[in-house]
Amino acid sequence: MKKTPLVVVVGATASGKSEMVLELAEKFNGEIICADSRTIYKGMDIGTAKPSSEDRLKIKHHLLDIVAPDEEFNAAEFKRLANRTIEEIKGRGKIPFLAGGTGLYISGVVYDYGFGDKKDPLIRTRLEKETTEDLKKKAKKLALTEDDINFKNRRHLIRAIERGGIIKGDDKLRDNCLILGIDIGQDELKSRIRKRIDRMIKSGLEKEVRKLVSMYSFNAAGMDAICYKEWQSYFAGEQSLAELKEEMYKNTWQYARRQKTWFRRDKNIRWATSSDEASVLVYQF
RNA sequence: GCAGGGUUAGUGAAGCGGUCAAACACGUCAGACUGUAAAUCUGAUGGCUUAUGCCUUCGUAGGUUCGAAUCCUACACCCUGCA
Repeated sequence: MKKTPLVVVVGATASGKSEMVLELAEKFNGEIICADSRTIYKGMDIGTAKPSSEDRLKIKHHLLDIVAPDEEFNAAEFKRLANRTIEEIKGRGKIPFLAGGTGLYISGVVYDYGFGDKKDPLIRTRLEKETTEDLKKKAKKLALTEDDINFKNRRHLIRAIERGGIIKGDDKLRDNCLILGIDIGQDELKSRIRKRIDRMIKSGLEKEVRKLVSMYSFNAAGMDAICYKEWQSYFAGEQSLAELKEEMYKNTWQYARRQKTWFRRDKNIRWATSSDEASVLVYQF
């Protein structure tokens, strides 16, 4: 008797992940776990291109709408919840599909990242008050070198110190796991992003953002999301609608590129250009 | 038509005789990432596969100078004051 596999689907925003997993989950009797750092927020629907309620009726989607935009959430928490959900789905005799664009969230569960379980929040707040120079000295004492960590990235520096060193996973893929990557051409991706932005605006993005701002303000944790944060200067009258759209496009393209470089280095990803190709890979698996 | 301001690399914008292939910002390309990750950060960015090297750039054409993006002349286009 074979163990139930875990099928992972990754890809840049707007590459067609959601449609693809939906198709696969229907075909293979599965449920979907969304690995996305923004669709976890309640009320942030249009701008995050969250799966529609129709789609959610067809196939069960997990880890959507689990926190309010002003609540804290992180990769470690995601890993915990995702692992639990995977077991639940398996318990129901179904295949879990983990899909999303947040590389860290995916890697966290697939490569079993050790997220520094012993972290003491007091240490962190203390570290955050120190100057970068002091942090560097501390890092040197811990024998952290430039190669270990980017000293100019304060955030990474602090984390490395609080952990007492660099924890590198051995990059061993979890058992019985298939990672599918969607690869569409650059031009195709760019035009899909543009179309999606137009669609979002037509669907009432502005209204959604206004509502969220009135409830939480732009400073809320989730509100630094692309397609949300850009509205601030538009609302202030500093930008035209065309400029706003351009800004949204630019930011999502830059994000897509960052996603691509994250996924590019993962040699376990099996790249597919269509869902038929993906289906074949799943069958073989 | 007369007077004044402007024209700089993909874009915006500094520079106003040498140390200028030309600050800076944005974009673009590449990279990093193990508890904020749609975040945060790094590098490259005129060409020459490597350069403390060479070549071609600062509206166009000439000129002055040992030396010009920087000064002079003419021309083109753009904005402004008087007509």
